[in-house]
Amino acid sequence: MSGRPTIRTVARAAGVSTSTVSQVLRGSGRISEETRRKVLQAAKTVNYVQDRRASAMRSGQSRDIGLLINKIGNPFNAEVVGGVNESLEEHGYLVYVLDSQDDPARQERYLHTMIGGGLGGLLWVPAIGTSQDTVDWVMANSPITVTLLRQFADQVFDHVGIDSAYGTNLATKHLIELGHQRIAFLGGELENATLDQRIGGYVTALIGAKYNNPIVRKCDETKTAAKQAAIDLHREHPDVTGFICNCDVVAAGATLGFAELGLEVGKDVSVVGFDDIEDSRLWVPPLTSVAVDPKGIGQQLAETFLARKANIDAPVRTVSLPVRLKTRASSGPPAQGGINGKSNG
Amino acid sequence: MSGRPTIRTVARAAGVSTSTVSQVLRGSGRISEETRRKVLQAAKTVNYVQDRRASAMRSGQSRDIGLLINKIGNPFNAEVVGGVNESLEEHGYLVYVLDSQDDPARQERYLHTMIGGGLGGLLWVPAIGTSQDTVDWVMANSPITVTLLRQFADQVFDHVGIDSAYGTNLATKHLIELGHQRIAFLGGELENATLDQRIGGYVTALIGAKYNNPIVRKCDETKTAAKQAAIDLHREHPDVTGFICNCDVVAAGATLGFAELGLEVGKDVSVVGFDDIEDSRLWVPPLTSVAVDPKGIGQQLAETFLARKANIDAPVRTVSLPVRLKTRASSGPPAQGGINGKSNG
DNA sequence: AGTATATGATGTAACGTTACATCAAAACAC
DNA sequence: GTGTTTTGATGTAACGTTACATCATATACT
Repeated sequence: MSGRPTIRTVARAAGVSTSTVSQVLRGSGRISEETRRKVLQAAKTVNYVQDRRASAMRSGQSRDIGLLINKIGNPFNAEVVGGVNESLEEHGYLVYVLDSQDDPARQERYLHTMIGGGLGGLLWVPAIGTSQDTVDWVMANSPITVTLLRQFADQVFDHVGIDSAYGTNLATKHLIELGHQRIAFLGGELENATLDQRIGGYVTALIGAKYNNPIVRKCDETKTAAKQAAIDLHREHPDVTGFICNCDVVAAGATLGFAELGLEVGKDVSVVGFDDIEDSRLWVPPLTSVAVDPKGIGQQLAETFLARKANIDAPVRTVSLPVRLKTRASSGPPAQGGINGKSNG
Repeated sequence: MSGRPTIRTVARAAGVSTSTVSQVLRGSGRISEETRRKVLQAAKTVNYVQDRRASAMRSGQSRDIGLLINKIGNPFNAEVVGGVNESLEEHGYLVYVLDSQDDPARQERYLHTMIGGGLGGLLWVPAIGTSQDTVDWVMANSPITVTLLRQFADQVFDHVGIDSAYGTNLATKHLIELGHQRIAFLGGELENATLDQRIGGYVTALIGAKYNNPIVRKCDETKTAAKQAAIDLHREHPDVTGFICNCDVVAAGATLGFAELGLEVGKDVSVVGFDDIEDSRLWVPPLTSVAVDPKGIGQQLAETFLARKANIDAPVRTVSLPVRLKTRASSGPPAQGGINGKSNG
């Protein structure tokens, strides 16, 4: 009487067995139209809600998925989460989000607890500095796992990402075509296959144009850190006029730094971001950025997950989503006579 | 042999019964130091991870908490999520996040599925337009529920929020003291007790200064929507020079609108935000804002949740966190001779 | 020594669900 | 009218865990 209504409550109310109720609710087995109605009616009147835990435990099939992301505060990530959720909800899954805040220790704690929760799957943006131990543990213990955005070099998991190398390649070529002579790469934390790809695309473009002086400056992916990094970078290499940034947050931060130095972004220096988050269109100046479709990531992720579920022995697959460059006011031809042509007051 | 190791696997490996293993792992009952070591050792070697589902089902005590938030993309919300997580993790809880995206239908689906997941608690930022039916259903079906940030007028749940009325009151008085003659309130979607409080604080300040012309303009809490709303508001009421915004996102959007109109924020018009998110310090111009401590919200939330859990029959309680005004460049004295004193050509 | 109590471990049942086997009755075959 | 199949429903056991009762020993008290 007290407590949540169970399948038994429904059974009693409908005057049938619990097996019958279960079958009706799951839509399986052979049930007459009449009993079906009776049961559904009874379920409604007693206000029945299925206990997913019990269901998952008995059937060995969980419809809960964990999405372990590196930093939910990054607007691009927030958009991706929305896309993932939408796509997987259509297939009856519920996606629970956890934020590792790029802290490997926290990530490990979460992984342990999540897996202990009996998840049906893990969607994972690995934290910066994820240890091999963690990876091994996940391989051994997690059910279906798909990484997204950040890929491990040895590709042990299915992966959905974006064509990072091509993205930075496009961005760099864009600045080269505008006439920039010295172009730096800014942002990205520690090692990470995706970051390698982005730097790779940048360097390849430089080489293609017979430039041989790549400059890579890593920094935390916050506006504050990027602002300082941009200032430092300019002090050390005042001849650099083009900046390829690892994400829009870094790009935005960099423009703040240049503003502080009295440099006009889009004229004195050009900045290109990555992700094309909504804020970039509204930034002052609007940011040129490598665009990806977050919803597309969600869809591909859902598809990859379901494919793996359907065939657990299929070879590991990597899906890359296309990117394209959105040109806006933050990039333009370098000032005549180079950056030193400008009077700095 | 195959599949995840269970308590039975551990029991066999340690040469004891499953009951003993359970007691060791839970730290309850009377167990000799020797068996305790044996069991822990065995658990480690077979790589045991507790099945929280089974544990929760049998014990009736879930250590999973659902945090249903209205818009994870809002940076302030993201900060709150971080704070909540940290505080509750210390008490052994895992907080799963779901984003209703302020869509009542989506929220309802999530609530049903979450509750079906057998959560130990629900932390809830209700979506705009949450129906009374939904509230009733949650009251009937959810375990411990604490609302945060947005409170229902009839206060049926424990609540952790901020002193909204005082916040807007401070903000409005600030603009009055600077000499603004006409001040409007911008932002907020539909009805909501918290919004009422904010508008209340604004109106009270006006009345206290013998102003009798409140102007309230609601809009979606995105920069794009706020930008347009600010432009429209200025067209309709060009004499308004002070703007109290419902959140920093709206405030930032408004400054974009004013920039488009050729108005200088901090001189021609003054804008005050709410939340004091990190971006506001970096915005151009930096935004005056009502500051709250997101971590504090997390702590209070944890405390409120645990208190309710300890005593399910305690009277409903509402916790309000203090606010303070951070003055920055987006607010200043109005231009001499009013806004029309500026040449717009 | 004989009873009482503390200690340390085990056995059993149950949480709510579903897989699978079973069973009665109706429908069909010849 | 007997045998076979189909239909529709039920009964039983199990998922992995923990609550609680039980049961041997060991230790303490008179």
